[in-house]
Amino acid sequence: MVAEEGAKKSNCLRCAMRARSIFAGLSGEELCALGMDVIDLEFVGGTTIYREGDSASHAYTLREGAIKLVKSLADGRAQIVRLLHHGDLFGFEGLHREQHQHTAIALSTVKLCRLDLRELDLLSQRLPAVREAIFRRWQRALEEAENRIVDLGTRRAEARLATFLLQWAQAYPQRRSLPFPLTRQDLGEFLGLSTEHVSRIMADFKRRNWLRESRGELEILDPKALGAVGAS
Amino acid sequence: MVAEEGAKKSNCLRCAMRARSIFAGLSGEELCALGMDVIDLEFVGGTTIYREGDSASHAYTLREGAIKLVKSLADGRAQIVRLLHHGDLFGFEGLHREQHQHTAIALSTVKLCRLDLRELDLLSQRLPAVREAIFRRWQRALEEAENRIVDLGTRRAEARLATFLLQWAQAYPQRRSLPFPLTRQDLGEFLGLSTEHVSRIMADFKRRNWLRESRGELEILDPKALGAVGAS
DNA sequence: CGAATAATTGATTGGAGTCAAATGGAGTGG
DNA sequence: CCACTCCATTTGACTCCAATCAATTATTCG
Repeated sequence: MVAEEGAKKSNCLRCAMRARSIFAGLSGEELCALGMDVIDLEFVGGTTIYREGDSASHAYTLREGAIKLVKSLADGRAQIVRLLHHGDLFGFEGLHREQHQHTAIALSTVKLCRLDLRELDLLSQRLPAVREAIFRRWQRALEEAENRIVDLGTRRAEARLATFLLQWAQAYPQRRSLPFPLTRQDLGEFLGLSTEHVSRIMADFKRRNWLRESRGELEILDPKALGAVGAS
Repeated sequence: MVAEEGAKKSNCLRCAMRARSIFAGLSGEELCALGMDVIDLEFVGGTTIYREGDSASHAYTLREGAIKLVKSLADGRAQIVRLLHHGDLFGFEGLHREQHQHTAIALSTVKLCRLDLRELDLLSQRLPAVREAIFRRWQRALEEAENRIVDLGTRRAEARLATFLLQWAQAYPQRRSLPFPLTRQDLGEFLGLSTEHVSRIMADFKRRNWLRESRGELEILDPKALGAVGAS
């Protein structure tokens, strides 16, 4: 699978994502004055955007598609540390660390814009609002990580999977049928389960008519029931 | 158990912790000019310092002793989200959130200094170095949380416990016998295990002469062996 | 259509939870 | 100092959840 990479200079002024980005709140002038070269990129699903241990030179905003951040283990297994949707940032650990802490892999075709970390660092020193925006997202990430810890430490497989599916759905509001590019293995690596066990539970959910699935699309038919299982 | 609370105005200038605190790098003058009232506190083990959901008015630096940050579940169980040692900060989520996200409980007698969050917020806007220091610790916390996710998602009970003990020891370098105020239940709530299972494994480690334990003190006799088990 | 990959299903094992009881220790009060 | 209580720890027996091993059935893609 080849990385179909498209790259062009980005026009942040017209970016649909701007209001939700770390540059939200900046005036058009300020934005122009940034002098940052932000580059738009596009990758097909399966592309590795960077690897754990790579020296970190860029950070990214995910504009479209989904990405997994993975930590690989010595024995070949892997754990998905975070899943990203449109609007999420990643690669920002490079602000304080030399190397990326995860491997970032596109789950579907993704569009993202790439920021130079060194420029971003200087910029954020000049503009407290930008630093603040990054800080907030950091805090959000920490809270979500802590929720995952609670989840992994206390809940059973069924419940974890059920609440995960509902959370995934929240990332795509106002849609009956959701993009769902995750394999059973991905689900297992995210939830700390074997692929077989995930498969069993998913099959079970489908048999109960709580879900429908076809070619990378998922439909949640009975959120109530899933919620009830997730509450266990 | 009564909370023996001692409170006195703190002298940050002479604080032994200063070099490692968020005020590291500030000159003495700057520190004096802060105008923050920092208050020294002391609590006995078992004291709840704040509760999840409490409106967040203060942040803390732990100067001595150990603290657990806990999230409680609807069914009465609990998960320890983080364990803190001397030098660690906590309660800083209040910078961006109205309410504390965890319950903070002293595991042993603790000494801490308390900062007013509103003052700290203003201060950190004036002094980028302070904000930066907080930011860095945030990142560190996120990394540790992500490591816990990997741990909980991929490792078995024995391995989790073994590596945990070694990590605990790292918090008290140059000491043969470590303060160890954790109960079996605490360990279980941190590692996502039942107290019985923790007890079994600890007993097993002791039978193999890898550990010795008495009245809140722990001695690690065979770090190599523990490390080997932890690597599984 | 055929090959390769992903998903499902089955059978079995094994790890960890649960329930229950016994042991041990620390602190209290006589 | 001892008896007693309270609570944490240990241990045992059993159950159950989830991993593993193995085989079969979809799917996707060339």
